[in-house]
Amino acid sequence: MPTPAYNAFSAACPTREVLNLISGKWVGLTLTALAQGTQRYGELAGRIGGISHKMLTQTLRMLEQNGLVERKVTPTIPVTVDYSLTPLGSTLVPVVAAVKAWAEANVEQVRAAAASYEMPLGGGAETAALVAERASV
Amino acid sequence: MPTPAYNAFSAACPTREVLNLISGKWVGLTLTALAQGTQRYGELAGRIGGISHKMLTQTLRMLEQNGLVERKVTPTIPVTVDYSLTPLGSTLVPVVAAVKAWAEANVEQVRAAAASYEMPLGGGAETAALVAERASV
DNA sequence: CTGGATCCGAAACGATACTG
DNA sequence: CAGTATCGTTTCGGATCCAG
Repeated sequence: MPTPAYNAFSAACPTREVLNLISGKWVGLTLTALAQGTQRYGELAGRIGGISHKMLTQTLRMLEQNGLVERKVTPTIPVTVDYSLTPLGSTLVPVVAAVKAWAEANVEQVRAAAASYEMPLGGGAETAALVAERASV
Repeated sequence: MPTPAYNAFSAACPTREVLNLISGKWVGLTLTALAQGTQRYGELAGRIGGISHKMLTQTLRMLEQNGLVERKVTPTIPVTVDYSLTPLGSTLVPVVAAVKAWAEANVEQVRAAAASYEMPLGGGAETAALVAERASV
């Protein structure tokens, strides 16, 4: 079959899993960081500000399992681990880099829009950014 | 200052908020659906398979607050609500569409990689897709 | 150095029921 | 038709401690 005709709008489509996979909070930054070339665990941790130990490991493992990242262990003492992009992972980099670039380029417009958002009722003392899901309080 | 020099790798950078915003589970599909043109609430709900009532509303509200989507209410009986992309939102569409397209194009490769993932130890009876976060059991 | 294991709070998500 | 409200479940994400 030449055209698989996957359609992400279908709830049952396996594309959904892939979509959820790459929309993880740290996936984009991790892949973008790896686009700079093979790096050690510690280098990645330093480059991606604010990522916790756990999430970096978890994200890398997940990407490895799905064929986007390669993990190479060198049994030195202490052990050395290098991470690099697979060919498949490399094809995703431009995409996530575009997302990152869009975010950086449009931060101010988004913030301006959020700040000037007209509250439905009541005082406008709160910033729109906080309104999204504060109903639980 | 001409170049704001936002850098998403910095933990304190406001780009992070925008990044988290557009990496929501339903944001990409919602924006892609809206790229087809102005649509009613019900149309969107039908087009985006598997989305719950709550999440569609929540996603649309969030996008509206951040200036990506416009919401127009016509006080007919019953009420009519039309959603459309703002100019800012339109600039994001190609980006999220690329993500969706990548996912659809590479589902099989990702699944193949996940299926052939070598388990660190123990039997290989389980599929890799389940290994990611089963530690809590 | 690299990361596994565990605990725990905070969100995101989803199903259902109710409303104008 | 287009939501809102509520509840329960799942997942996320960080801190800490431990280990090869």
